[in-house]
Amino acid sequence: MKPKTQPIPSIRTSGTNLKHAKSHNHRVVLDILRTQGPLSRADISRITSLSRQTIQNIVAELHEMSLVKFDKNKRTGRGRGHPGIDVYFRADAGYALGLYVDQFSLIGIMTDLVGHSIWNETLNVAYPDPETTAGIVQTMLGKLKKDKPKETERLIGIGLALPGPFNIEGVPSVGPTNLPRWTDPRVPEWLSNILGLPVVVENDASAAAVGEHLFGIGHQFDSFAYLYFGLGLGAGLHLNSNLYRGLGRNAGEIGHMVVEIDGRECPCGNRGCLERYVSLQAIYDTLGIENPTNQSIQVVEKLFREKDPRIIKWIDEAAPRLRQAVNIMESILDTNVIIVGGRLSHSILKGLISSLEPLHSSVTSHDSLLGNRVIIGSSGPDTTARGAAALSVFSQISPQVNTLLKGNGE
Amino acid sequence: MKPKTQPIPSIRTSGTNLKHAKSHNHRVVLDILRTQGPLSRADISRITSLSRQTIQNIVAELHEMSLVKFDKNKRTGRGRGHPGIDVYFRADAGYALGLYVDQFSLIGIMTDLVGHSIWNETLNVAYPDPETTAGIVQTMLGKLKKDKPKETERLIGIGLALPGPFNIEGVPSVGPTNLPRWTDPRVPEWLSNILGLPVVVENDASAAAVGEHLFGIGHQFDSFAYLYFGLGLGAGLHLNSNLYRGLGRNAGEIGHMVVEIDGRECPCGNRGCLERYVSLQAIYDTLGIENPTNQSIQVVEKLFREKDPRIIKWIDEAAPRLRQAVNIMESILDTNVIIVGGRLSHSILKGLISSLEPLHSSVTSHDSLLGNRVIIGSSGPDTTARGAAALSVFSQISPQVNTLLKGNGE
DNA sequence: TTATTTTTATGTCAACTTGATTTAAAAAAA
DNA sequence: TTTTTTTAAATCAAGTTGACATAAAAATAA
Repeated sequence: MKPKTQPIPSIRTSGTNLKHAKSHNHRVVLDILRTQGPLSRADISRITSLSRQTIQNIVAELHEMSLVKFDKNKRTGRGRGHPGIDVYFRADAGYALGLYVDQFSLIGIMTDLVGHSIWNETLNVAYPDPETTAGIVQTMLGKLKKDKPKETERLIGIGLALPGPFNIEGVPSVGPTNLPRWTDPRVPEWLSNILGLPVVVENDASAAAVGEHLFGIGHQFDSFAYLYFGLGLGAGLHLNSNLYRGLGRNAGEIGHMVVEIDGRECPCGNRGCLERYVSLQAIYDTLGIENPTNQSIQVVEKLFREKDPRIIKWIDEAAPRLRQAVNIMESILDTNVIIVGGRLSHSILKGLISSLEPLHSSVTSHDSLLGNRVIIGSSGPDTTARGAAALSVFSQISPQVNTLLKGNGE
Repeated sequence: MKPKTQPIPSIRTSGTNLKHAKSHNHRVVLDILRTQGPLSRADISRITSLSRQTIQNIVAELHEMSLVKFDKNKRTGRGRGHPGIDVYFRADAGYALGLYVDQFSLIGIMTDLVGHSIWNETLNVAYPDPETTAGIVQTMLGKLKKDKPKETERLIGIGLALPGPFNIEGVPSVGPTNLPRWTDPRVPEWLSNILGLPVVVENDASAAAVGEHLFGIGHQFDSFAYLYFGLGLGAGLHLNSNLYRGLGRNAGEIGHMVVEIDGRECPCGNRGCLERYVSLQAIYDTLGIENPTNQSIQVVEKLFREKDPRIIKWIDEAAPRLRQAVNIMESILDTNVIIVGGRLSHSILKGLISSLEPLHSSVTSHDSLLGNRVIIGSSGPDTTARGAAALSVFSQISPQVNTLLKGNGE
């Protein structure tokens, strides 16, 4: 539980040894208990392919650390033989703070290790930069110390979700959907030092995808793309059960993908960017809302309920573009499914999705066994903040290749 | 060196132990020597973060197995202190057969473990199915046994590259760029059993990307997309130094990605597929060549040299689409660079690339440090076959997460 | 310039540590 | 009686540690 971000050693050049194997195995057991628990030690042994005795030892150590607890006789009838003693993951062994900062608001959620929210707060902010955010979080932490002393004591880290794209230094911002001054890749480390806790920074779509993977319908898919409606549009990519970030943490930034040559003008300098057609900002543009706030979304919702022709017009314009985007993502990524979610309400998303049919045929068309190629996720900004918290938990509990390798500062 | 393909255990559920750690460390040392060798044992120790003594033991074992050799005094002047004894990777410790099968021809190349070609053959075939191919390869192996007895003895595996997409059963083929009956995911295992050697099957773009990564300019990039001009168009995705395959081995099949709504009709049923604008098939369509053969490409080359207006017209039509595709891939994948290659000649590729400028701005625009966002790879179909051979070597020598985990049949 | 000493680095040996496995036995239920 | 889980002790395998001999370059003195 180090407060610094570590360089990632490549699996191709790093060896491993017993210690790393051990901490990997610990994480594996913990992860299995968290996601599939409670289980008997024999069960865990079967799942991990590790010997019963090894699991015995590992679980004993985890119990020593108060990360698991035992409970006899809770589960029934598993055949003959000595009944197993169930091992439970202790969700209250630690807590994480998830933050979702966007153009208008800052949402903070404190969760336990399985993602249950035990506290939350929403503040109004306007396009905050790292310094401002650090200040707000410090205040928040101070308040938490009073409100939730025991839990704050056990805080293991902070996850921070921001709207992408993260631009590279010296590049002009790309319009109203972008946040300033978060470009420097050292920001997470800088925040870590100020706040005294490990900080993970991720774009909102990725955080939402993680949330969806852990707490939502994404759970059942190994690979999916999460199309996220913030003010702009982004995608979180979960490939082979892992978040794919890209080199500059900008993977999945499909908002500025050109879907129509010589299409609508975009502040980014291109023409025909997807975001100009499919995004909250595009709705505001269609409605003529010039300076949107956190409340504008309710206006949109109301107009949709009233079947306002301008909203219908927007859906008619957006659907072909979204259909195209779905086809493009399927073609490139070959995932199980595409999940759609974000700040748009469920009903609007539903309207949008249903007007997508028939989808373009794709290489993945017939792979997603159970039917739908595009599904709606558990929407709402809370999922994003919870996902951010989960990212923090993830980075410290979940098994990662990283853990297995040497050369990352022990 | 098992002749079967293994299920991949998830890192989240599989533990590890000493044996797996050992074979991982062996692979790591071998891989480092192959790509960066020769090196002293102390050098290897530093790179892997393993102790000198451990490297000592591992290298001794590798030497025992004739996988490495020593040579004193070859390299000079490395500062003071006891000079190291160089350890060399023995490229002739094993050989691999790489095959590239496409619509018109079958190319076979035998390489050593670092990818040097020691034999090759090109045959004419027409849209071969798995059975036909198996027969051809068996004949080829028989011939090799006579021509290269020692090397054939040490054959460690076969890599087979095919044009994608791999369709799912029951789906109609998608036109002249597609090969029949390769859809079943059990084909590699079936081939393994018939040929008595481990077989890896991959789409041509992926194989070419691997070749490019190992032997070409792709070497210097952690992440890149390789845009491959076969008869159709595909992309091989090297993300974080690993080939990304997608669920149905169809990742990167951008040929049927819709770039223009209501664009040109495509046999796949969609309209406006990229492949209808940017591909060899698109050139043939423009030129009115109805039944192209292996030689048709030379006709195209000749026309290009003569600045035939029909080719110029094709480039003018293709460039905006390719520009768009580059932007899309950059947006989604956030890689270092996009490499272009395949059956198109260097000069045509050069013409095409130069007419791409100015590219659309992208999230990656300013990350690829050394300038060009789109570069030309070492083109030519041989690279694809070599890449296929390398894939086979890779699967048995290179460090993979897989190796570290239990639960894959020891 | 030459001879000598110091510094630095490699390779090797042997003892040690660590963590998973094997073996065995007790306990509990069908 | 059979099956299965839990626990304990002994064993094994692989990486680590620290000491040491050795060799070359760099620094110093003659």
